[in-house]
Amino acid sequence: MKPITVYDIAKEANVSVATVSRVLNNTAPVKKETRERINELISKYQFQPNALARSLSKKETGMIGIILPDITNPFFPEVLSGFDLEARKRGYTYFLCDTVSASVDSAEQYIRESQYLNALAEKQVDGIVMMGGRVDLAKPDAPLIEEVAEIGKRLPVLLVNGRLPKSGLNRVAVDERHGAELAAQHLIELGHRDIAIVGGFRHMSNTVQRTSAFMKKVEQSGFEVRKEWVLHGGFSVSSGTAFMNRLLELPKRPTAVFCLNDLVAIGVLKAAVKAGLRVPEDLSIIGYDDIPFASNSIPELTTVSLRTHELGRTAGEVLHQMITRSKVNKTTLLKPELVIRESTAALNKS
Amino acid sequence: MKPITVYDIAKEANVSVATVSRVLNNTAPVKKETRERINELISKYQFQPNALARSLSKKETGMIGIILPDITNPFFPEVLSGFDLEARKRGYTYFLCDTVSASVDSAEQYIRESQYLNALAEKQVDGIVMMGGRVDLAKPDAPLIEEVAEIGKRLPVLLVNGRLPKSGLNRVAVDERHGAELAAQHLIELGHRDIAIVGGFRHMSNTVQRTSAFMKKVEQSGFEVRKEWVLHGGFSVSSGTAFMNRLLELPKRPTAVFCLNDLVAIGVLKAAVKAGLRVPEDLSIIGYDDIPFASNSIPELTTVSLRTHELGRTAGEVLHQMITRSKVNKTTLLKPELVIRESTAALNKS
DNA sequence: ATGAAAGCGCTAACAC
DNA sequence: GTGTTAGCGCTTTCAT
Repeated sequence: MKPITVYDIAKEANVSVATVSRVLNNTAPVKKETRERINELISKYQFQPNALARSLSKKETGMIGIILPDITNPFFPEVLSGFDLEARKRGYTYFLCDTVSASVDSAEQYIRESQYLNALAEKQVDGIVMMGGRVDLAKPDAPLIEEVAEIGKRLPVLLVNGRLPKSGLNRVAVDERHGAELAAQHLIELGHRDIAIVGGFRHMSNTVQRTSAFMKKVEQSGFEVRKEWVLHGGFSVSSGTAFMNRLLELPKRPTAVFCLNDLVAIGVLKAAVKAGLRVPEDLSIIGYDDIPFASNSIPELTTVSLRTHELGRTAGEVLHQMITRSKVNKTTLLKPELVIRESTAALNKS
Repeated sequence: MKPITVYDIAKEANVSVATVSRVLNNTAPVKKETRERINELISKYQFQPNALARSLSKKETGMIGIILPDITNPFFPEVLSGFDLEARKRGYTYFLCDTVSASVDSAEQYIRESQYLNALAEKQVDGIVMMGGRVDLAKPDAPLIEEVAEIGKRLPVLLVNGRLPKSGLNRVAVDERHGAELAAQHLIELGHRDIAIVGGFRHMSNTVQRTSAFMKKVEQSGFEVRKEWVLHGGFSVSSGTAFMNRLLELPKRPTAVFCLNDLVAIGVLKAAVKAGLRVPEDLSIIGYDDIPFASNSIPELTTVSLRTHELGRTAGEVLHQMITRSKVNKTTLLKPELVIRESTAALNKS
């Protein structure tokens, strides 16, 4: 059986399609009587208007594309849920485009980003949100930027928690440097002087920024971070345990470690416990992100909250403004927050 | 500037739109020379065909809808990543529809499911995957079933890890009873006789099935589960700690606890540790799901793996078969696996 | 190998 | 308040 259309409804109601369209969209007054007649038919036949046809003529789809590197990383579902809130409120529906960074090298990942960018444009989405991938790079190659900038000319593109230098694209992000400073200050106030910095990737801007801001803060306090205690090269739990084990082999070990994300912090925690250290008595650990599980470890993780949900919410808001051509700030910066839990404590002098 | 269309390309190439369409879709032979001419124009103008228009006439969109209750629950990203794999391979793109069970009562959640069901149908998706929500109910109300069944007549609808009795809908799921049996057997083999069952909701089919299969297995082994040690009412970490605390108040305490999911297991673990119990020496804990963090707790969690990624993969496969009208089994059942880690140990007789 | 033209299902002038 | 009709941008017979 053929799906039923406005024409079918129109015919049976003895009106024109225009009128049916009018009641469907409530776009012009219709005599109450005929409107009711039409509505009855609509529910009688369970008529569902074809959104493709509608979008084709209205030139708006109510669809948004979200490109992210790995939905399996707990950070993203969290921002997604914030985004979802705003999107639903506005009647948007969104494509989830996962470039699966976890199982793919970065070149391949950028290719996937490009594919999705195109697919989304062809699907006529009203806007695109990008996070992770090239957007996280400290120094992305020009073509990588150019491509996105080009798409950004045709439709709203919003960068979340990253950026693309010279792209002119709007972004909403959490103040990286500020977060690192909060962490540094906390540790210093607790009396720590021997602090390691582990996790992240040197080629990513978040790593660069957090690391430099952290070190700067420490130096401003009159101390310094030893070079051999700065270990980059991973954002995973397993890399965290590797970092800690490396630290443990050094002649002198730090009394606190600043982890570039919570996953690494958990790895560090596991390795430390396995090595017989007590946390926080023997070693303070501080994470970054405040993913849900940060409060589920034992001890619970002290960490810098990116307020991910809020980040997503804001992104949803801003993107909608862009879509509706309201005035938007080029960059919206959120302030992170220090969440003190159980994995940090005053320096144990003994 | 207007977006460019096949007509623009056709005109400049001195051919008809039909020909342009032919090279675009490689749907009929085109003289090499003219094809090249067209392709040049396409890349010269960065022409992106309008997928809406295409879908409208082809009556297929390459879009899929996924309805799930809470992307923030680590279980779902995991199955999503498996699904994504298959979907991308086949060129599908999908809408993520989160009904946000976490912040909403269940009536509201079912309403959202209905809304998404309609929105997706209007968007002409090629198929729909549903998980959680009404699909998890032990005894869903008839209208809840009817609605989905109705949509299922118009387009492929696949239920993942749940079911809708009498709906006639296809499903792929993990064998609940088998998983519970594995857990029971493991604990019994370790010598445990005093076992608690905590977590889940009595109105959900997974809870009912796992609980009854577990108890049956224990009874078959000649023992039994005390009524007061069966605690339902939550799937969260915090409910887990509440359950454990409740257990701790009882005159006699179990030597092992079977948790209806990993989140609850983690809560139980936290409460146990806080109460001074050693895990697994004093108390064995076994979870369910094998979410990523199951291996990140200290001690690492013994659990029943739903092989979530595989579940998602299979769902992707099956849905595609449904879409392409290949033969499909009404229900595809996957076998769960016991993953023995550190949170269970032989009964400590002392 | 290519073109003409009729849809796909809906919206939006414009006319009455 | 309602109808007519021309799109929206592409695919697909049917001719040629």
